[in-house]
Amino acid sequence: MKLVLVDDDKLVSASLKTILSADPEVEVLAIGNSGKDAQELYFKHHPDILLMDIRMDGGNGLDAGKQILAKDPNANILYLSTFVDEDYIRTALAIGAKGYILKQDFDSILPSLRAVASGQKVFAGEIVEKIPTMSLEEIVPYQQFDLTDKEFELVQKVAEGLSNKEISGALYLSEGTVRNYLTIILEKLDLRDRTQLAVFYYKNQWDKL
Amino acid sequence: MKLVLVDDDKLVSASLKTILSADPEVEVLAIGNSGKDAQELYFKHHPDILLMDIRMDGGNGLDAGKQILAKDPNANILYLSTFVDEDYIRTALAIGAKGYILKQDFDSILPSLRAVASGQKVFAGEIVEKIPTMSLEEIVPYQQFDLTDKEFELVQKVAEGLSNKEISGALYLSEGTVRNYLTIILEKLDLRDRTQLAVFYYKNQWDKL
DNA sequence: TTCATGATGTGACAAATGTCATATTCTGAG
DNA sequence: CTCAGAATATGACATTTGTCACATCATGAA
Repeated sequence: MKLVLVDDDKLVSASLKTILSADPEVEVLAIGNSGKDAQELYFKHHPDILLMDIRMDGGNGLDAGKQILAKDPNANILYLSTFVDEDYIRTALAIGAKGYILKQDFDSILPSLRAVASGQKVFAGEIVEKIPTMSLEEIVPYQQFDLTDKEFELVQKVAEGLSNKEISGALYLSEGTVRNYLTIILEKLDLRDRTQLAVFYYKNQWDKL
Repeated sequence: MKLVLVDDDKLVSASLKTILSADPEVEVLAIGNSGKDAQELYFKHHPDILLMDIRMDGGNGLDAGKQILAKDPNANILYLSTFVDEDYIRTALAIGAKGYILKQDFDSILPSLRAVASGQKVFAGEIVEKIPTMSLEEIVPYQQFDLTDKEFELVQKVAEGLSNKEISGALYLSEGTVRNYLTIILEKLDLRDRTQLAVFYYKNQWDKL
């Protein structure tokens, strides 16, 4: 299990490395101390998991994670935080991170890494209990790209393979409007054409909720 | 686990029902005796798994399976045969069936069904041993649509979101040739445009090998 | 009311796409 | 060698797509 660790407290990141490296399965490829580091190291080493602090001096972990996931939707990013902060958790989920665990939960870090490595999402028990107000299901990943609901509807139609004319019929819009929407959407997602949009849709598993 | 059973030997299908129904998890929705039955019953009941014989009088099981999978790529079809016939196995795999087991392996039928229900593919041990000449990896599901290797390469490029010009660069073909290929491919798969092709690609999980 | 804003629409345009008829080239079977 | 059939290419063409500038309209805040 190849890891990259990022924490702006060098003591923490170093300790983590020491502790985690004790396990023969674990290999720490690199250590960083800022969001910027996270991006560089991620794309340099392509670790199985990027274990990262959220609150950091040099650019926060959430923005960095968002950018990494924009380029590589399959990146496994596991956040390690000191606090149970609802906004943080919400955002972490929204950008598609694989989990949010607490530094205090010392013993659970390694098992959590394993879980993520095997494709699970993992959240500290405290979180699930403490925040029943959050409906995890409702957190829609597309909000991360500032798509409106209507825009997302359009995306879905494109991802079904409909033409602009067909979409205009399905959504009761003029064909011209559909095109305008498309232009906006492609702009927001930094894509070139409807085919890339469909590809993006399935690669990011937007078809699964 | 909801099943539809199809075997042209009514004794076999009836016995199977009796035996499988003994397990409380199993529910046999219907029994058929021909390939035609298989299609009708599949789309009438939408079972979790269609357990079907290959060699049957009223239209063979492979053709029926192919047609079902053309309409519903996610159909779980498990073939139950008396013989270890390489051609059968090859075809079964090629059309995207979930497995090929032997009637003799009596005790393994139920476990195999469970495996398929949980998303696995399953093949009788005899098969994997007896036929080392077959490289399972090489059996490509797209052969079912008579796509050539080159055509499939093109499909992959489209499914990555490349334009015709980009594809022509990647595959060392002229842009015109790429278009011609595209026309053929769309014709073969009965699709309209490249976006539908990309959608088809991911829906049929061609991205997973 | 006035104004800003967002949702929707139109027209014009260039580029990309898909179709078709028709070459050209290469290669393998006979 | 010769021929048939792939594979590859070209040009013409109609359509669709994506972009842009600019309307129109409703609605809610000031």
